[in-house]
Amino acid sequence: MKYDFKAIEKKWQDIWEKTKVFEAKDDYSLPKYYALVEFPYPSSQGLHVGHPRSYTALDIISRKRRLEGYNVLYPMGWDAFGLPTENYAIKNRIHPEIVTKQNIANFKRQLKSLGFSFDWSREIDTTDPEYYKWTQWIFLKLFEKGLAYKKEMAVNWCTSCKCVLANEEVVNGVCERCSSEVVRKNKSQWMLKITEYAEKLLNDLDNVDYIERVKTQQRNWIGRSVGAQINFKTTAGDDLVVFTTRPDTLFGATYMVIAPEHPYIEKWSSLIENISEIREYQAQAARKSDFERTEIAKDKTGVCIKGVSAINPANGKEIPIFISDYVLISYGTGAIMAVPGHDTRDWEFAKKFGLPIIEVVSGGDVSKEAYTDCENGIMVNSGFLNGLTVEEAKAKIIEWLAENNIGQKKVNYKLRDWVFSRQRYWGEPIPIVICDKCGFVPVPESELPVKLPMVESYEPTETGESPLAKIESWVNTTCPKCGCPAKRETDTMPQWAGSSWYFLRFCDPHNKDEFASKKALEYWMPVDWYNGGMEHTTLHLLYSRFWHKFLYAIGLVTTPEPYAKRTSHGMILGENGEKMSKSRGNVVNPDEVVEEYGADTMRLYEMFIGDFEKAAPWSTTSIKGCKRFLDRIWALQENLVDEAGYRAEFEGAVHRTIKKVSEDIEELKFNTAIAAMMEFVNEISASGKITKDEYRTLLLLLNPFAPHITEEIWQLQNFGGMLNQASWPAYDEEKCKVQEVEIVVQINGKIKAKMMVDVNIDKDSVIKLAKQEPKIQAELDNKQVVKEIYVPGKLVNIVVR
RNA sequence: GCGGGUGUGGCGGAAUUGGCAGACGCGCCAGACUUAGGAUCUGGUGUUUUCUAACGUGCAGGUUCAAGUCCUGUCACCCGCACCA
Repeated sequence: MKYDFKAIEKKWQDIWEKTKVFEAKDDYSLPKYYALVEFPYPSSQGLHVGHPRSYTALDIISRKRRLEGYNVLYPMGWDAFGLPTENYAIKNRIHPEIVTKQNIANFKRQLKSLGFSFDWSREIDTTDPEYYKWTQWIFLKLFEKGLAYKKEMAVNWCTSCKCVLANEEVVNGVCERCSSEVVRKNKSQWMLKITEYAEKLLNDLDNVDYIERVKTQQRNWIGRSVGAQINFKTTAGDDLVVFTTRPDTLFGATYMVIAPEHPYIEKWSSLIENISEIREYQAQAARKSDFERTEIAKDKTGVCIKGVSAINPANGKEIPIFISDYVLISYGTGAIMAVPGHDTRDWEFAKKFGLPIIEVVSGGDVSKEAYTDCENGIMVNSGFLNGLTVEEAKAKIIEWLAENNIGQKKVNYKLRDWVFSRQRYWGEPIPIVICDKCGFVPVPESELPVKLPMVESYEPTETGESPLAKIESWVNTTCPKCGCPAKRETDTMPQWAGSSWYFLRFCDPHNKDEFASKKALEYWMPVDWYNGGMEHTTLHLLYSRFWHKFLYAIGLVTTPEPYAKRTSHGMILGENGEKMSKSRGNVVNPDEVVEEYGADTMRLYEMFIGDFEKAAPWSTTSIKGCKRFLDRIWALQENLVDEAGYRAEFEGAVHRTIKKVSEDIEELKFNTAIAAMMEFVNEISASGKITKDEYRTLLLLLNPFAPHITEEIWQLQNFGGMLNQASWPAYDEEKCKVQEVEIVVQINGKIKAKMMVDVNIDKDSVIKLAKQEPKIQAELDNKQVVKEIYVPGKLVNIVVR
């Protein structure tokens, strides 16, 4: 009989669906396992071969856990709000809701064709009002606790999407999505105070099992630095506050710099003698896009503010104040004390503007370059700090600042608040009413969801207003508080909103009264294993941790962290080693692969392709090896003998294979797990037959990787019930051990002979045996033995002179 | 510039605490079965070679009986951040 993968795969997919074997049970007495993959954005291009890499990996974990007796939740859904759908809708004149429905149907068909064991009864869709009702509800909780606020500020504006972007969405000064220019624009925006959770988001990384590079990237993004905040008196009367990580160098501060956007410029405008020159510089800086600003970062520019100066509190000296765009309004206080002797940027600026450079830590040569790596230096030219180490000076100056009420110790973060408004149609409406009398008024809970109005035209506007603003019947409403005429907020939420809590909804997806019941959350959370892309480390992963921590703080979820374990898969590249893309013409369509080789081969190949965490190029020839392997698995049926148990000569191999596959799966080493099964099959095949129990074990081990073919053979050979209801095979550590091993005999580290010995042989006997080898005898002739080494089960090394 | 990572056959990639480098697969070579082979099976396949060995994990040193693995230096590539005070 031929291996007809098409018929087999269809057959089992239907059976699994009908029998609902992969639906998570609501029996909370069972041991649970929550496996999660990032739910996809259903684009019009359909599934990418990269998607199944992640989904197959956790499908393997999920299927293995079920065989191990766990109640497994492995859900799937759609992160369906977002720009590409909207842009596609505009271009093709189809409503985004219809586009989304079509795309979801296509994705679902493709996912089903790969035989993933998702619990489809818990499918969710972020664009479903029953879902986004709760996204809006959580937003209102954030608003209620003061963590959502609206603020006029300079934001990243994508010139092509005509929309505001979060800092996390700007990559190298261009839009993450469309690679168009991003400029700064002043707009009133909804913001979420993620910075309030900076410390928790950072510290709690110590309590979760994430791969190290994810932790490192999040730590860097949060960017904690410890220093001091210092007040400088100015001749204008106001104190200029700065943040510095080097308060020890205060005596070396010879000038100050404020960001072009600093509010004091307006405040001091009547005092500033060269205000027109300053304004010209401000205008120039504002005109630059982020891209330009980083491109020309090398050359320092700036203007000295004439008419106002500051006083260095350490030595009472009057120092000038400059404005320059190398100081960012968004970090620290938007102002710095410049210490050109010990900071590279300040040094360059001082050189260009002829400002004094004072050495305050000895050891370098500040006339040539800034001396920054000076932890081991000694303080000089620093009054009461002279003679101290940098470390001591930091402590002492902070003490002194506090005593004199000039400043104090301060921790600063690079992380900034999350820009939460988007001026686009296809997103969750922000459930706020703007009333002239009452200000921002939350839409009452009973009126949620605030549904997106169905409209004809949803193109973005040139003015930067949301398309919703044009729909008067929707915008005009009454204030829930005072009943006066009022307007709805017309901005929508960013794509990341719906995905910030979806893992909670999976626990209880049909709940009409709550986003999820406490009981369900207590049972299922946290997610035991979450796999997803590295590209989401500072976006989705950080945002969702923030939302979850907020919900924890207000007592609505029961764990401080949403994900116990996080891993990340490498990309699947095109055959030429480049990233797959339409324009490069190297895209592999999963439908075609399934058509030609079947889902089982595709799954197996994606796991065999290489190190799971690293990128790997697709190969249209290599995949054939996986198909051949499955053909051989199928053909083994012809060698099946009516014999129970493992044959004595294969018992060790069976146990070792179970051990290897079981362990490798847990460590994401799918490629070597498959290699171990291939080796096993090679060995068994050579014997010309296979016993029932050998076959059963092999099918169980292979099932998570290739679920269809294994179920089919299981049924054809009457191994009893459905394979997915059986138990994961056990191994006996004792039986994994080999009795006889080949060991290597070396002379001075060079291999001279090999011999078979009993695994438990002692050192003296093995060395005696080794010396009997003719080759070794010859080598030892006329030589003096200096040292004899025996590594059990590996080698003997005889050192001679 | 800072942070993280990677360099192993023709290719994808394997190698517990240092212990036979190249598992497994692709490709290639030879043979078998065949009208046929882009099917299947069997064997071979790091390089050089005087057929005995020598060399071999980006490069140069070092530690060690023994180094892909540890140490020092160095080069290349990839990813993330980037004037973060």
